[in-house]
This record gives sequence, C-alpha cells and structure tokens, in this order.
Amino acid sequence: MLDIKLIRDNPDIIRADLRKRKDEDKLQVLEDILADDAKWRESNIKADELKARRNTISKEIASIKKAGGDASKQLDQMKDINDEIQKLDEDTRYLKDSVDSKKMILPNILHESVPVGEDDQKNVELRKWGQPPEFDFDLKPHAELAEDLGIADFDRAGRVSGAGFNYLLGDLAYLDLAIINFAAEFMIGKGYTLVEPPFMLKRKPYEGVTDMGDFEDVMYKIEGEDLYLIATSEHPMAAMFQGEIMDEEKMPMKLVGFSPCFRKEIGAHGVDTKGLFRMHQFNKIEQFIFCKPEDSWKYHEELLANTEEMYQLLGIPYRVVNVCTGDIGNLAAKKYDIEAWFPRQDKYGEVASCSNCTDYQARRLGIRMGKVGGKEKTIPHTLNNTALATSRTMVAILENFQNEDGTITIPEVLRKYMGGKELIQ
RNA sequence: GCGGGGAUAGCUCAGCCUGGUAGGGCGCAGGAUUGCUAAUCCUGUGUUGGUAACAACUCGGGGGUUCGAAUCCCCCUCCCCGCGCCA
Repeated sequence: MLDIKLIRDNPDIIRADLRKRKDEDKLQVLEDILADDAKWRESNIKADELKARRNTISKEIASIKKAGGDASKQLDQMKDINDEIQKLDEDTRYLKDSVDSKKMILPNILHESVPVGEDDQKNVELRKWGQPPEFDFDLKPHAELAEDLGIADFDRAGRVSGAGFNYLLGDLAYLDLAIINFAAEFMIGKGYTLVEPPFMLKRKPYEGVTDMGDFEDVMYKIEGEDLYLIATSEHPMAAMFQGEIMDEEKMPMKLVGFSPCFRKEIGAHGVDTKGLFRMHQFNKIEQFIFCKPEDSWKYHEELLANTEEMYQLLGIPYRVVNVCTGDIGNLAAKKYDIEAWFPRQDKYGEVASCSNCTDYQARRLGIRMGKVGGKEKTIPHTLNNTALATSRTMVAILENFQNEDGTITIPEVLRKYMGGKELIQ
C-alpha cells in the first residue's frame, strides 16, 4: 500500500509508474482515490466542526445540571446536531472505506532499474552461471524417471488427492529432506534465524501480506474457519509483526522459514506437465528480511547472492533475470528471478524469486519501526527470496544429473544429509 | 467444548460499582540546573485533518441505551487460569 500523502502530493509519479507497468486500468482507480479523498476531507472537516459544537453544548449541559438548572434548550439543539452528524459520519465513513480499499489496489512504486516491458519475454538477463550439460542419450522426463526408480507415485496420489499431489517415496523423500536440511543449515550459517511458522493464516493478515486478486481461486480455505493454507512461509513471516512497532535496534531481522506451500493455481505449461514442477503442495525454505529503509537495496542483493551460492554449491546451472514492469507483480519495487537450467524443457525456468517490497507490504500490515519507547516512527522495508523450493530443485537435480542407465547422481553437498549416498538407483 | 478472569498510548497499571469526555509510573524526546553523559526539576508523548493556531478522534471490534459511554446492556474476536479432550 502506498502512503496517502504520496498519492495526494505526487500523483504524477504514480501515473507514470502505472503506464510503465502497462496497468492503465488502475489510472482510473487513482483518479477515484484522489476524488474520494478530497471529498472525504471535506466531509470530515464538516463533521469535525459539528462535533466541536456538540462537545461545547454537552459541557454546558453538564454544568447546568450540576448547578441544578434547566437545560432543555440545549437538549433540543443536541437532537438536530446529532442527526446531522450521523448523516455526515455515514458519508465520511463510506468515502474513507472507498479510499482504503482502492489504495490496496495500487501497486508499489517501481525502482528505476526495473526494465520496461509487457511480459516475461522482456525480462533482462543479468548473468549466467554454469554450463548446461550435454547428453549423448535421450533424456527421460523427470516424472517418468522417478516412477521408473519407484521413488514417486503420482497416480495413487491423484486417486486419493487429485492431480497436483504426489507421494515421494524412499530416496526422493530423502532428497526432499536433504534439500531442506542443506538450505536451512546454509542460511543459519549466514546468520538467519530459522522459523517454522503457522501453516494457516486468517484472512485479514493474508490481505496484508499480499495482493491475491481473486483470493478464492488461489488459496485453499479451511471450511467453516477463517483460515487459509499458506502459499509460502513468506506470508506468515511478514504477518508476524502485524500492527506492531518493531524495535529498530533489532534491525535487520533476518529470517529463514520452512514450510509446505499450498497453491490452487497450477495450470499446465509446456513440456512434462506431469511431475513435480507445478504442484498444489511443495516444501520450501524461504528467506525473509525486515530492515531499515536505507538498507533494503543492500539486502536485496544479499538475498540474491545467497540463493545463487546454493545453486552453485549444488552444481545446477542458472541465470538471473531482472523482472520487467509487466511481470513484476504489485508488491515488489524490484524483483530478480533465479532460473535454473531444465534440460528437458531446453531452457531456464524459475526456481526463486527475490523481491524488495520496500515499505509497501509493511504499510499494508500496519507495521512500524522505532526506538523502544520513542516517538519517531518509520516503516520498515520487507524483502523475500526463495532459498530452495524442494520440488523444482528436485526436478533440476533429476534432469541435470540423470545417467544413461536411469540412475541419478546426488549432488555432493547433499550426500551428507542422505547418509552418504551418492546415487539414486 | 465448559467455567472463571482479562484486553486502556511503546511497556505497565489506575479509572468502570456510582455515566460528564483518559490519568499515574516506566521508557523516549526536548529544556533547566550542576565542574560531567549521574541525580533532580519542567515540558512533551497515540491517530487524522490543518502551513499553523487549533479541532476531531482514540480505552480489543461491532451494535444499543443516553443530551453525553472507558464506565450501563447485547453480540463478536483474541489472551490468561482451571476443567475436559489430546500427538
């Protein structure tokens, strides 16, 4: 959410940004906000004046009654004033609600380094690491490979839970845990605090942490409860300090969350639709930082470097792209995607997404920051990046490290988490 | 799930019975004083509108009664204690 003062004082900044985002529809939302905000202030001022009169008369009544006098004239006046106030308050409230809900629709202000473009085709590649491996045999789709090895059962999962779910069996389940342990240990070593958050959130904090658009189509809801299964541990970590004033002495707060992630929308894209690439449920280790505003760009690079280092240690080729204005989403001021090499698709595919949300997410959540007991308050910045999502990391491992005989070589850094095992066979 | 107790500014507590428009302490900020960054004293402290003066709002949330609600009544949420259930 943007600061209403920025919207009032510098609407041109926002207009220019919306055009860069190709989000022309929201230009009208902005105009509506400006109009309703002006009307709200007018209505609010009128109501305030009447309330001031009401307070004066009320004090008169109190002193007259105390003196044992007759206050019937004042009581009559109060009736009329109260009627008028009630009407004005209704308008004021309506206008305020309108402004508040429309403010949630406007996206964050983009950083100047974000490339302009309408979709992911215009994302700008910043660098590549590693050589895509050459194979002198036909690659198996990762799902087929896993089924042949008896380490995944998609069909039975489909029968009991539906498409988009899976049973990981034996070494693949072990590999999943190994990836989690590797990522957790790596991040803890970097000074991040491991967090296992609630896996469900109430709606209100959920609307604060992200812009879900059509909530019902994206989130799994618990029937009969005000609870939604989380789509990533970013969400409960961001919501953790909802409505609070965070201690600036404790900044930066660096967290690494572990959780399963639940997502309704998985749709089919490209080759090898069956398998682990798009799932309704997967495990993920996620980086999250609360920091002082002046430090957030530094930490944005740190979060990116952490994920890059992990993919380098795993030996999986990847590239980093600067996500363009049309593909960046509402929350981030700037976003890098880390894309791993997927040999079967013969291209790089997203495995991590590194966002600086500046003060946008924190403002939505009502999070402020200051000295304990102090008066000065600012809004902290929030940043997030995937550390490792097990599902896509496993796909990358299965594809990049498969052998002609259908076995899979386990990346060296993961072996100590799998009892020293070197090969899945 | 049942019974009891709670929710008041960053923290902590008073006010509620008996309605008259929120107060103390801590913390924080500024100032005074002292040979000092200690002690003491003074002022300020949340949100919104306003250049400001100032005004309005604010006692977990929503309704109601009343000229007037932190206070009385109803509903809801969350927390604590006990009981029940339970990995």
